[in-house]
Amino acid sequence: MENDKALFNIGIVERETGIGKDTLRVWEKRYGFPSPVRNEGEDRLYPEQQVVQLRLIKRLLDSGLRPSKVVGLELDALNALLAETPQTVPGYAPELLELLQMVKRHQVAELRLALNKIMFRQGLHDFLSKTISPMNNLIGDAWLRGEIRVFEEHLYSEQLTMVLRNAISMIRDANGSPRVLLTTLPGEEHGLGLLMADATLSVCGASCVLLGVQTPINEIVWAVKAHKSDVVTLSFSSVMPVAQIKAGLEQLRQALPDNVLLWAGGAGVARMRKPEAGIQLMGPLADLSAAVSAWQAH
Amino acid sequence: MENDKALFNIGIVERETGIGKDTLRVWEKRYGFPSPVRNEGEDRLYPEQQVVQLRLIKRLLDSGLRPSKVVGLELDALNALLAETPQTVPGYAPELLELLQMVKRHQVAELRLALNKIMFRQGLHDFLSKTISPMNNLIGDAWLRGEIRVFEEHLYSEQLTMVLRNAISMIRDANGSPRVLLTTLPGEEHGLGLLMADATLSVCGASCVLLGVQTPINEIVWAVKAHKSDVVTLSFSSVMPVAQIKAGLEQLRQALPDNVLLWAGGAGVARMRKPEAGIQLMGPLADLSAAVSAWQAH
DNA sequence: TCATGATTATTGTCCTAGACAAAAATGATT
DNA sequence: AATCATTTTTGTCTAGGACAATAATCATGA
Repeated sequence: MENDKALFNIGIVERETGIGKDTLRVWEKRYGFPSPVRNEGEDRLYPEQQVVQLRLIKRLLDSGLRPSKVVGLELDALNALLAETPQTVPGYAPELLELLQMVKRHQVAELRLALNKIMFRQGLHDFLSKTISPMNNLIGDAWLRGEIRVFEEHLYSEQLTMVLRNAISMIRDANGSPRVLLTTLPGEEHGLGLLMADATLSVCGASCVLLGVQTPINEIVWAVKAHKSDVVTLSFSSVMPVAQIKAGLEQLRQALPDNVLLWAGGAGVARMRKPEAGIQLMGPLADLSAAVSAWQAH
Repeated sequence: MENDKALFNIGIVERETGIGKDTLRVWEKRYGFPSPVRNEGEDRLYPEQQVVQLRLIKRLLDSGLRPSKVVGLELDALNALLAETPQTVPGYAPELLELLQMVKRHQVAELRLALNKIMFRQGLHDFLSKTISPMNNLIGDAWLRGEIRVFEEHLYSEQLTMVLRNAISMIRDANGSPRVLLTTLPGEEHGLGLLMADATLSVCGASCVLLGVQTPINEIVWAVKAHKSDVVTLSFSSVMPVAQIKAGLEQLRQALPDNVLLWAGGAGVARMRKPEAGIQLMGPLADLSAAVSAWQAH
């Protein structure tokens, strides 16, 4: 009665954690974890608890640890490791914590108002790099630790989307330069990073065309041709496997004309080591501004 | 020399086409297609041509055809089938055809301007039911017939999203009634329907909270509790399997308190036969307005 | 001491071949 | 024409193995 939570089959767990089916099975054989129960047909059924652990493990792997060190560990050990992960900055500004409080209290209208106020106070550029970027980390951490629920994260994303879309629609410039096409590759369904990039680029004077998420590679090529884009900007969230990012970038680079630049940003590319040829990896959002300046100065 | 285009491994083909690895392998065994070449390590390598065919096949399957009828077919046959797929009424208003032309010519700014103009001329309510609804059908048909490309559909969606988000942000009313929560179930990643519903409801005086897409069922329940929502509105696009819709609705209905209404709309529910108990199926957008009026009159 | 190259270990992804349950199509019956 | 039972179709899961790319370790020379 106490532990009859939800059970998930392997397909759902793959979607939920971003860890492939094959990998889940081979971990089970090699490390003895995860250890799903089985139904009548011998299909694996993963308890919710283990899915939580898998999410934490994914996060740790993304931050550079090796599977052999973390795959077997219990929740406590995982959290301990996570705490000493360099990425997690403990010193969140009080203002950000206030925003988090609003999310936790489901104060939708207040949250949007607060975001808008900060945006107008700091200016769009600083708003994105000094408030929203760390705020996204804070929200991500809070979710990882189970402090906020999925729907609360959705709520935050929606309000931020509203704020950014409004701002973007005011500063759109069809005649700016460079002409930038923004989208994500198939498999990457998070669009917030794109909005942040769009806002950053637009405020620098670029002319942005947003294509939404999950555009197949050959479609991107067509769109570039249609819009005579100078640059393609892709966003990758932390849930995208590095290998997929690499493969996608390489493929797109080959398919695009040489004179079209390729900029890749987001938490997903932050953990890529060496940059591919012909592809510029953007770490913080400031890199985007710098890249635009460089372009505008020819 | 002519046909040594790109070769894709199975993982990439899965991403590009949305067809799972297992499915690709079992199709090969059952229907003899696709027929990838192999590298030294016996890994499958799919020629670009076959990936194109697979994309067409995916379209046809989504529109209701069965794999045994289409998986083996050549390009010509696929295109022929695509041409005779159920076409909705050809009698589109000239104005809509003009909008389609803008999409085809990639006139992004003009398209948004045109949409905004029509919205202000017709009013939000008529704009959605008399222009956007049929326009979405027109776009969907054009895509199915290969008259427009994926990126052009994305482009249209983005402009419409911008227009609707702007409108919604102006008419949000935190104190309206009923209090409505809008989202989609896991598996449904199309958010345009939600925006249309949000706009329709908001203009009728409802107080809407948009949760984004793919909210797990138990999260919806939590969100309802947090917001003291009177109604949950779900949107289902045509790509969602009816069975999945039914199962999801039933599950959510059971999980929600009895006094919370459940409204379901979108192209996906249009082909559902009988309505489930405790769930109101919304056909055209006008149904939503009517439902709000009914609610407001107690 | 640090960098560079070679060697071993780790790890994700792909393979074959088969099984099964859910969904769809078909046939039978009211 | 609608409902129910049966058969076919179809996607997804299983096991167990193989391999190549990446990372870690060790050895070498500057």
